[in-house]
Amino acid sequence: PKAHFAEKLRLAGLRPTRQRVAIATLLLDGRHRHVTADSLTEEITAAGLHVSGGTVYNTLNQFTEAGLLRRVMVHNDYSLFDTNTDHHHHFYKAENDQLVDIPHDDVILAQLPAAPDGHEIKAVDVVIHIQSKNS
Amino acid sequence: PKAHFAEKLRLAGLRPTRQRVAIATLLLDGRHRHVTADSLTEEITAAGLHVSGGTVYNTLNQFTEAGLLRRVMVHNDYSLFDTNTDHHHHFYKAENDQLVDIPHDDVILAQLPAAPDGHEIKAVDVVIHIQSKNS
DNA sequence: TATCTAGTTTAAAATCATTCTAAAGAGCCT
DNA sequence: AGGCTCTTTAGAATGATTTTAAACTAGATA
Repeated sequence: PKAHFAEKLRLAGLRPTRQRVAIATLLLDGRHRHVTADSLTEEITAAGLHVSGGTVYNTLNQFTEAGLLRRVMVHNDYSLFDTNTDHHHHFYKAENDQLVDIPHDDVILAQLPAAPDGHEIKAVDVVIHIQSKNS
Repeated sequence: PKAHFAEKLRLAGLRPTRQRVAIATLLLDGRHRHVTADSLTEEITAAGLHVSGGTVYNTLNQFTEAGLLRRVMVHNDYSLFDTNTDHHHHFYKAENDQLVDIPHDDVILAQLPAAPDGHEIKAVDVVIHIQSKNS
């Protein structure tokens, strides 16, 4: 329900405003998917709501900072956000700008190099670029 | 010498124009580093030359397409190009937007998941995000 | 419940990397 | 040298994202 998301936002240190709750309801329902500022705006509209463009961007950034979303780096045309914040990786097909999650139990990394002195590893992003065989 | 780079460009299918040879001379000398359209423009200026902004971008893209450079995805504020096209990975410190190569002999990937049906792996990008311990 | 204030949202303007455009210029083959 | 195509150029255009300043609201307080 609505209160659930409000509480989730509070725990994340975000005041549960109407807009943030609306976006949380759409994005943080447990489904794993990838959105852009644009696709999210469409969803909001489709739900009969309205949130200004600037707020969509702000919210996406705030959610990401709060660990509710994860920013995925595959190109620099626009930002992609993953509703799955668990440690996992991606296949990326540039041909049609398509992103696919890599099943988390597909063991990928055997060992990581040590972080440089005075530093610690915050996250590891693996993007496997793929293409159709007949091209 | 100059002829060496001209030949290198020809082999890559690129007509060795004055601008492309100039940029190749600065970038393809074997040193491993990361440049942006901006930093490259500065280098060109520092070398007492001039190449229009559009051409810098075009050249960077063409070199990348030709496999002379590699585009590195760490953020989407602007593009970074790596003069090291060998298979290797990176540490990225967002704090100061710093990119560091991971020594190639640091074994990292033990096994990769199979590419989706009808697809093949073109490249694997591993970016390890790090941060200072005292922050 | 009326009030207050800091945090938010808004629409619109601003930013900024990158791409596009149309015209001028330069490889390179004959 | 001539010519044809590919390139470069400066500047305009694009488009995602951020900023702005003013209007609004969550939530604490009286």
